[in-house]
Amino acid sequence: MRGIGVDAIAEQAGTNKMTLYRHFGSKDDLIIACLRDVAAEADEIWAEFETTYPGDPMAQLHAWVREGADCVLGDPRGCDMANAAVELAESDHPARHVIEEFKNAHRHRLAQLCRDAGIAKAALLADTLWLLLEGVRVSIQSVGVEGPCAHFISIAEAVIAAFATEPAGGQSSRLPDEASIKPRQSLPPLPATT
Amino acid sequence: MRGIGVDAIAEQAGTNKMTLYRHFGSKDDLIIACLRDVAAEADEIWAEFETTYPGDPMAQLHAWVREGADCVLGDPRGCDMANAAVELAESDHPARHVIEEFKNAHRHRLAQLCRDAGIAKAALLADTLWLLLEGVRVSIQSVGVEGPCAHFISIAEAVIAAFATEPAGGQSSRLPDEASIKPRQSLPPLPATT
DNA sequence: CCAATATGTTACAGGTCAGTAACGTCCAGT
DNA sequence: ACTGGACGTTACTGACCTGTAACATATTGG
Repeated sequence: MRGIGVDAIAEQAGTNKMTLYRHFGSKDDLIIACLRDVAAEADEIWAEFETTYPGDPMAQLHAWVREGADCVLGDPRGCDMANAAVELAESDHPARHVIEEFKNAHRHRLAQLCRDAGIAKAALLADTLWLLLEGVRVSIQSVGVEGPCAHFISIAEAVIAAFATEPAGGQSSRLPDEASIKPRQSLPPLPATT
Repeated sequence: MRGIGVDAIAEQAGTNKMTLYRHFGSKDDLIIACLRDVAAEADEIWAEFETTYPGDPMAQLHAWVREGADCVLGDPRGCDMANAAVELAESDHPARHVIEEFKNAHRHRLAQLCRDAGIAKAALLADTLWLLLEGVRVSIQSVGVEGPCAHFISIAEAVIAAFATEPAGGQSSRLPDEASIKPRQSLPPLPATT
């Protein structure tokens, strides 16, 4: 963000600085607009899940995993939102609103998807998958695609499978309780992905 | 990185810019020295695991989880290394060497720990835990500590437990194979702007 | 064809920042 | 007490960057 100038942005956008400033009042406004654009693209992808696998939330969940892996491999720069959050850490930048809103929306959407898929501990699975993807998208910038990122699909699918085999009403579950943050609980063996 | 000046760094360090420049040839050198310092601190923590639970790699692994959670809650700024990797993305900054080296060392150390703990698919467990922690440390900057980060310990412990119950020599395992990385089918990748 | 509007161009003001220079000051070792 | 070296202070240069002003040129609708 601070590493690139408005002139460079304008040139890269095929226009010039003045025009940019006539459309966006300031660089911050421009950043916000960019992030909103990223959010809109993500919304489109979510919509695609629903239209491609209508009424099949589990298939949508798998599509989410594949999409996550693809978007990582196709773009080694990670998540624009998360990157912006890192880069704007010092100031209370207005764009942080957009980032927080987007990330929360994404997280809740994922949880809803897990819930619709009949997963008992939907929120917990959603958080696990979320953390894995966020981890992948940030790791790629420090250790590259050859690292742990290469295993994302296997890991994510295994985790989904582990949660899916949980009984819906299970009080005696070996999965950690949604509300508890206590350590030392166990998960059933992870099924394979094929 | 670009968001803070050398003057500010010097003041925060209780000295002044000139002295800083007499010790470090440039700001980049200073950044590298800082990151090396971070790496040294991390090494100390790893050493602590070994001295606190000598000969008990599983206990060390649990300590790693707790340490990860503690270091997240104690510092909402995430991982300095990963943050630097994000912020120095545009240039091929010399500090990227340090970051890559550190992250790889950490990852391999974690894998070794899992191996020593008798985990069958040690590398895979290590990558999973690694991704979870990286995810936590980057998520905290966009959704705060109240989000998925709060479940890190539960999730990590559950994953360890799942891997620990795997038979050592299991060919018939339901965990994904260490080497297998499925060829992916592609969806339109996300373009992005800054 | 002719306004009205959007875009391009150049130049500039004001600010921040990395890095340097010159000079002053403190302090330990001898 | 002297001296060499490390630290502090101030001021400066040059580069870069955001944002604006004034003016020139397209483009579009009526």
